[in-house]
Amino acid sequence: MEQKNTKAEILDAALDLFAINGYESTSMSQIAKAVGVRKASIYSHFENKSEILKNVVQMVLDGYNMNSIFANASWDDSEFTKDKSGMNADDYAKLVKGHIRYIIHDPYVRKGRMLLVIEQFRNEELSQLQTKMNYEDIMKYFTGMINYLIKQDILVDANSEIMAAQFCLPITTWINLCDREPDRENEILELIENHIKKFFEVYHS
Amino acid sequence: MEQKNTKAEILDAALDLFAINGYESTSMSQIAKAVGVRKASIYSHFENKSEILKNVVQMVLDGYNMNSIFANASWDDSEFTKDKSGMNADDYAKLVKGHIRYIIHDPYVRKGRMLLVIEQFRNEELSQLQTKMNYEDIMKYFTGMINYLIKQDILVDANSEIMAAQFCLPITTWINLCDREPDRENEILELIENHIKKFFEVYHS
DNA sequence: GTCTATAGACGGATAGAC
DNA sequence: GTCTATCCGTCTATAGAC
Repeated sequence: MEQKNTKAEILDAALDLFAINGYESTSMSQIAKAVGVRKASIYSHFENKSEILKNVVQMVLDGYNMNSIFANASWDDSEFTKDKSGMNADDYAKLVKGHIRYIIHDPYVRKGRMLLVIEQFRNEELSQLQTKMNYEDIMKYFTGMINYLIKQDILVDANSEIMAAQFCLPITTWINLCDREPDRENEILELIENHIKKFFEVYHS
Repeated sequence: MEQKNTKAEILDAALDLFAINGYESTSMSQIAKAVGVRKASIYSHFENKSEILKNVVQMVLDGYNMNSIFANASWDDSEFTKDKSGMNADDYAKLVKGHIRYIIHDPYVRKGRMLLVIEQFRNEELSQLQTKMNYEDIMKYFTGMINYLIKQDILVDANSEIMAAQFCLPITTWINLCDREPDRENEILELIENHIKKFFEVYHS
């Protein structure tokens, strides 16, 4: 039982360090120091350093697949949309702002995102994961949302993929800025607020 | 004269490697191998490794300050706008697409951008540079452009900062995607094309 | 499972021949 | 200015006591 705990602590410490310095620039000693053990002890839990990365990525992926609305929700699914029939533009804005607050603040989501940003040009697997998690899945979610809002006559009928891009890509950029400069969160949240309001205004049906 | 050449080759090789692997994960041996000399020879040109980074960053910065439209242009400057009086929305779209093609393809601009992305959470100086070069300056440029287009009655009068964000932030995201997956350039350029067209459509005066 | 000790490779950096 | 040779520190990883 001690074992499980230390193993998890190693993964947490590794994610902390990988998210800022990247995988290669993080040493076993740094991880060990953060956990409070000697570096040799880490090898009781992981065969080698790359196994730590593998498990860290798996941990991030599991959290993503279990909790992320972008990984699971489908606007074609009546189960997902059944409680949304009476909602207006403001309600959808609130819904989205709730998701944004979550992914800005959840430490695993945030560090996972930072890790992928740092490793995106070096590690082929993480490069693909970066495109999937922080572009494709988000674009898919919001394209679905916008198609749904067009059907509901809340938004005007136009190229939903471009509309989704115009809606979500400024937000993902602001979230990255917030990862880099957390002190600017309030300023950024206000920009996002105004952006969403304006979007629903210009594309209102 | 040999000296100047080798020094420049070292900086080029270093930028190549830093842009993919980051500063700390790049070794003097790697740089030396890329240049075709022994690693000890590098110390004839630079005191230590951090001096290489310093010079690489200076090189990127010099190129930026000399060539980047975002660093220099001001839409309040009559010198800059004097040949633009007869232009319509399509002309401005073409102008912007020209800038985009340049910053996607210019190798120094591209590698500098990638380096800043990789180092943004670790190196305070590069973090600030990332915010300035790949957010603030771009936002400033397009806010200026949109204010100008509002004055010219090409765009409707609204919150120009939000409009600028909706215009340029999807594009910066696509450029990052293009840095990561250069094979998708055509697909991405088409998205940018449609995005710009749609933007001028919905905000047309 | 964690520790100390250490192996062996590689990191940045220097000395000195040419 | 570039080379070989080398120093010393840190890296990943292993061996073996407890």
